[in-house]
Amino acid sequence: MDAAKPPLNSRRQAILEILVTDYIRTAMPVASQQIAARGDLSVSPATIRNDMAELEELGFISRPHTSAGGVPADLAYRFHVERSGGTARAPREFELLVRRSINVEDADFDSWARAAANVLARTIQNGAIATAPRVFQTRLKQLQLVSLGEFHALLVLVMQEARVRQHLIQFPTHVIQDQLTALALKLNTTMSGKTPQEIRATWDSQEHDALSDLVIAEAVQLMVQEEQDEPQRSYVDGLRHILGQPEFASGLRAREAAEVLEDTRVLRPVLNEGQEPGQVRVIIGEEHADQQLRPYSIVLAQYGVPGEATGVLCAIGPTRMDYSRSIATVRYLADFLTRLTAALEQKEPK
Amino acid sequence: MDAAKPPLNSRRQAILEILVTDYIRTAMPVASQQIAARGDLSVSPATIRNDMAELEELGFISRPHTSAGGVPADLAYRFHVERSGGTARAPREFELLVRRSINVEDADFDSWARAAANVLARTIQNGAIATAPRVFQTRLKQLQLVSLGEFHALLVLVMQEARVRQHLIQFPTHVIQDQLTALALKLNTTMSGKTPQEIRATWDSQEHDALSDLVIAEAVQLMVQEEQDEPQRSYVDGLRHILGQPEFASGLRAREAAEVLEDTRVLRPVLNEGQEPGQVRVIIGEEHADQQLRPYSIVLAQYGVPGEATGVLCAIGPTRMDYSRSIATVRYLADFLTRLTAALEQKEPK
DNA sequence: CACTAGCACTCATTCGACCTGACTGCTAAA
DNA sequence: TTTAGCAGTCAGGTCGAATGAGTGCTAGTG
Repeated sequence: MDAAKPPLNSRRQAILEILVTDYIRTAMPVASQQIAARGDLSVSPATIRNDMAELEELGFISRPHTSAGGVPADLAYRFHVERSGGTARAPREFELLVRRSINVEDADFDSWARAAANVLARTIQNGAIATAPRVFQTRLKQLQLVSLGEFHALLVLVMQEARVRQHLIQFPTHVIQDQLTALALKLNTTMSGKTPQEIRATWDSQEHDALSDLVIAEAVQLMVQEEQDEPQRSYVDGLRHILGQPEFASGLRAREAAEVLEDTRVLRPVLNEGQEPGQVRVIIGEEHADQQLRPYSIVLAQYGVPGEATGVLCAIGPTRMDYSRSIATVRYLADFLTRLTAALEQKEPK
Repeated sequence: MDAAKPPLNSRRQAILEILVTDYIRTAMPVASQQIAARGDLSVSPATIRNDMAELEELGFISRPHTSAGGVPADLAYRFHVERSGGTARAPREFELLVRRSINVEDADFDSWARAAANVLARTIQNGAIATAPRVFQTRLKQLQLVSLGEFHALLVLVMQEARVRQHLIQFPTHVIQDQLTALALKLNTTMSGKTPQEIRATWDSQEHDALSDLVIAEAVQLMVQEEQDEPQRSYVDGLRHILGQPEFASGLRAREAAEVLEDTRVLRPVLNEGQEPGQVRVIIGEEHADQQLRPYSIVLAQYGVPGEATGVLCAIGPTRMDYSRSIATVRYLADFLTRLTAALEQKEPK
């Protein structure tokens, strides 16, 4: 991957960098004159042409046709990202926007993720995906039983990290709230702080009755489901920005883009791929394993507490995207969400 | 609106109907010969041409250019909807799909709405929006306080219709779970079944203490928020299908479509407009008040219990959409959701 | 040897001319 | 009222020329 540095003298590097940033800005092939006109390098266009020929040889740039300017190849974007992608910081105003949009007090991963996707998409003017963090091992904090009519109750589970889940339970017999309240109280004292496995074990070693059997079974199932949560809840936003990019002028492309973002199956494998916590990963165009993702680049970061509960934050756009900005934004937002998640990780003190 | 019947003899009606359905299928202007070739009417193309000239005169059809076939105008779609739009029924297999996709036991409006949008979009191959039902007056069923560290607790509110909301509370002093459990128990006995207004009133007429003040204030605020819920949670799906339609071959259009579906502000007014419960409403192209919606048609229905909790189900696509199918699907799904909602409307028996 | 000036060449793009074919509008006859 | 037939219209496709942006190459310079 990052083997021997390709033989690029510093001027060629500068040319490549200018070419990439210019192309990111204009979406048009960059001509040698344009580069020369910037004045950063005091050489003539002819010299730049020679260097560009070399860059083409090395696979950094390509040309739409023989007499056109240079267009960055994926390799050029990779170069750009390695060289200057990680340097930028999210602007102050973005930090304020985040603070205003995501509230700790909601204590709800889903609304955080939804808000995060929205803020991210608006900021980078591209697509954004945020998944609610998956938990690897959850513990019951408290359960609650609310009577709904004679034969139904709502089971509300509060798990570690303030995860709240609910489920409807049907009873074969008439059950009143007082019974349910008593049962909940009893179960809370014995089961609080336990994993689903521990709950089952504890339960097996006690005498049962039909009612609590039902509740325990349901609770355990909900908790297990929470741990697996295979069809992970993800929030997508910003498709409109992607479609506004000139590379999607054709309708066919637009449809494909919508498919990639709307059909969770396409992105799931990428999002689920393990990765360094705290690191921002960038996958550029052809580097994608999935054919369907090749026209896009992705900037993603894990957030949350590794090994306990982690979600993913992801920016997606055409390969011609503003990597510096995206990386800075994703990094800040992932950090922010990590802090929120950690705040909920607090254990019972006693 | 539906004033005097325009002077359409039955053959012209038949021609118009054929023209509309053909156009819906093919997205191509319909020629007089095509209509004649179907054999349903035993007249020559020339006769049909004469009738089509008349239909054009009356504003039912238009032509892309002088020597092109007929394209339905909005008026033609309106005619089509009035004449045969309401007759179809959702196919059996769709009903099964719905039953498989939406589970009563989840007891969660949000996941129902999400699933409903998904199923609807897949079935009609167009866009779909479902809003979680808004409640007009909610009552507390039960609240729960879960300690999170020394100075924080999670307030979990269960309201009527099994609505569950949570919020993080910060205490100025150290508070332990036992205190919280006792407090919740006390508040549940006095406040259960009450509206936020009633809770506030009851509370004002009792002696306070700092801890329960905090909790009550938070609870009341959450409930009021639930009733207002201005930024209503809506779930959107199926943009990919809309973009697959030939009318969105141009990239510009695609971007606009994404904007309409992603930016909730555009559709909100339409969705919030009051409407007959149980009725399916169809808004076609230029009938939209909002300029931005004019290229689209919308099929929408309210679901839920009128005056208590209602949400909206909505199909959206280009004016050239399959109205019969959409109407049947929306109607069935709205009915289904209404039944689910009603199931949760059950009051405490005692 | 590195760089530059200048020129010839390439090729996407635009435009207009032209042709074709689909479909209509009209007219006259049944 | 319906039909047959014919002339007319117009979108769309193809072709070729003109345009101009931008290159590759070569010869010349410091």
